[in-house]
Amino acid sequence: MGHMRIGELAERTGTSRRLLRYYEEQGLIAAKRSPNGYRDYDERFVDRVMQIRGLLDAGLPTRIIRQILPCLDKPRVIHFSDATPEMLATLEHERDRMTERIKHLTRNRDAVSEYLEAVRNEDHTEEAEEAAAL
DNA sequence: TTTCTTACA
DNA sequence: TGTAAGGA
Repeated sequence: MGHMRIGELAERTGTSRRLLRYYEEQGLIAAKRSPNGYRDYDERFVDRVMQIRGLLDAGLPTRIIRQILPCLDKPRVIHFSDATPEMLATLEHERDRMTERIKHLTRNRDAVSEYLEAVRNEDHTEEAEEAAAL
């Protein structure tokens, strides 16, 4: 128990089988193989895939994700060895881009909230409806 | 039935 | 990314 094939991982992560195979092709995940050739994933992959989706959703290119994935792994044993100045610069840039997106998201969320607020406060009395109809 | 790879839309 | 083909 504790292992699953691509179909179950797909369901549990809300990702298509096609995409899971693509992530593997891009070096984002490395699944073991069963004797029959089927991919064999353990529980850890559920979280791993969700993490990848989050990074992708944040706009990070797979190339960058591949680099920092080992740092996101469970035992916080970061491989400082491969932390090149180039990579650090790239990550700082990505972090700043995320900060910008957060600002925009916050602004838009507030705009939606205001709209919702306006709708809630609408006057639904008969007099108001008649006035609006005119 | 499910998965696999390769390839095309 | 989805889908089809052709196998296992």
